[in-house]
Amino acid sequence: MSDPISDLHAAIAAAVAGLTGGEVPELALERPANPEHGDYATSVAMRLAPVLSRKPREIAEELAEAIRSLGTVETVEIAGPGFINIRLGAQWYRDALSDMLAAGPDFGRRPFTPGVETLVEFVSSNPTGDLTIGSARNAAYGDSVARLLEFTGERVTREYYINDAGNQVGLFGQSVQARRLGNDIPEGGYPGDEVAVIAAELDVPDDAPLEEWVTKGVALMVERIRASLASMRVEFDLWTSELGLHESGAVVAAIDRARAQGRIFEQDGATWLRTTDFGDDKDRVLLKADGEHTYFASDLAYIDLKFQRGATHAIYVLGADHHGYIQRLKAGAQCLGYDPAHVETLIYQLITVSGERMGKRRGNVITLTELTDAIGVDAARYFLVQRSHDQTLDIDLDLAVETSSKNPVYYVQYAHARCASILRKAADEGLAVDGIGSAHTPEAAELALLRRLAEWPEVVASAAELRAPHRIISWTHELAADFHAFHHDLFVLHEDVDTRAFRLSAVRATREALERALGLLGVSAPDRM
RNA sequence: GCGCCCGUAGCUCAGGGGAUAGAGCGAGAGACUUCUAAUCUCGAGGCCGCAGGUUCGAAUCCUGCCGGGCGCACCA
Repeated sequence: MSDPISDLHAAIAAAVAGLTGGEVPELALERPANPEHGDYATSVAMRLAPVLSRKPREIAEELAEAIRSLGTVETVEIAGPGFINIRLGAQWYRDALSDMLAAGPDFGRRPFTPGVETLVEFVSSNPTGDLTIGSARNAAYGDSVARLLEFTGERVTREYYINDAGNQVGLFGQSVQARRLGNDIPEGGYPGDEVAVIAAELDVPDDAPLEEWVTKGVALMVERIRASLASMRVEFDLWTSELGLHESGAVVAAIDRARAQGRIFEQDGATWLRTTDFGDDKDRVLLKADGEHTYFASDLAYIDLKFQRGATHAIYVLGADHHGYIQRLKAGAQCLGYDPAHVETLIYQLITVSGERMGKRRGNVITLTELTDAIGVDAARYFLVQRSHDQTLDIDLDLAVETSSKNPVYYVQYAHARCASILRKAADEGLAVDGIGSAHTPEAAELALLRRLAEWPEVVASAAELRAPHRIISWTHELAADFHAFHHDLFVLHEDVDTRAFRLSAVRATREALERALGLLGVSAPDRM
């Protein structure tokens, strides 16, 4: 697939190779902040100076000569200590526009890499209550990362791990039963309203054994969770049960596998995994002295299962309160004989709502469903990934429901609706034309818009690589701003056919770009607002 | 004490070695006879936590310190 920036990049790289005899350092081809420094600039001459033992400006002069001969560039200038500033010509913009429209929804997409099977496990909240806003961040972030990886060439499976074994689900079952029978909720149990709802809906006789309350109660809770995630456009391919890992013998098998690797020892009546062999702070218990397994034992079996099923890369999306698990999970994988580089943990920081921290003990829990009911799915998904996952996130509920340019999600969606509106009007009034208007000389606002659009392949690639969907948000907002300015300055349905063709093409490319970008965030791109 | 994340404009945050550090919100001044003013334009606002180091060049990389958050179970 043709990509205008890559083509420019390749041409400069070839020129550099000619100078060094083959070696090409990082070009650092970028958009300068100052427009006087051209459309694109590279600092490669300064990087080359120590390698070639020559003056940077001298190297820059020679490279500039080679770049000038490309034809699609208008001017090439040397500035400062040895920057090469490139200004692109009208033909380059026309070529770029043609390339984008030809690629359509696939502009910037990379074909699947054979042999790569990425497993993204996320949310995986205990099925003992509705998902909280923290899980909402997990869901929005994890799903956007999954979409990014798919777009950039990885085959991705989304998986939810159901913690349906152990004390907590037992307490949950007891809580459901207590709600139905009108008894007190047990110590440490679950008092939430959703428990009462489940108690009422559950097809279980009052005198059923506890076992049944647990099993059926959890099943119904999982269904509630699945539905709430689906409502915000997060769908999982696999739902894996922790209980199932025990019943299928996977836990025992994983321990045997670790034993065969020589990583198991017995001490104080318990069975341990020697994770300190691989950098963990302390060794971890798998089977307690009382014969019960630990949670980590199922984790180990689950890692084993993921790789046995054929995953080549296992990604975990965890809240900051679980960051202590990183080393343990990697060491666990290593104890089973797997490469720890194939285990990746993505940690997102905590979330506040309109400046307030949420917490069960604080008594101000906001659920995922309450959030989407309050601000809508589009705003929720947009705001939940607006900031870097490394950053604590505050969602301003008042701003999120504002229907004005103050609200970034409306601002971006409105840009899309405007594009659609213009294209609709062109079609309705018979003003649509073929081609991209080759005789039209683009003006400043058009050039700015096209430069932005051409950045996309680079933006999406780095967002995927850094697991940083917030970079898609930033770029999308900038694109919307460039489009609104373009729309304000220039009339699209111009009487001159070439001008109209060019501008309509730019609008079409913008509309597609917004739809593509918002799609990776799980945000809709409305045609009318 | 140890580990992870953060510290950039009044507020919320972008900036993964480059030129004069950006955006949104807030506060200020303007712009609609044409495709949605749900928009645009302009100015104000900064010891990039502090101190060293690496580099031709550091908000960015390294070290130390200060401040804030989150973790350090034979719990789940």
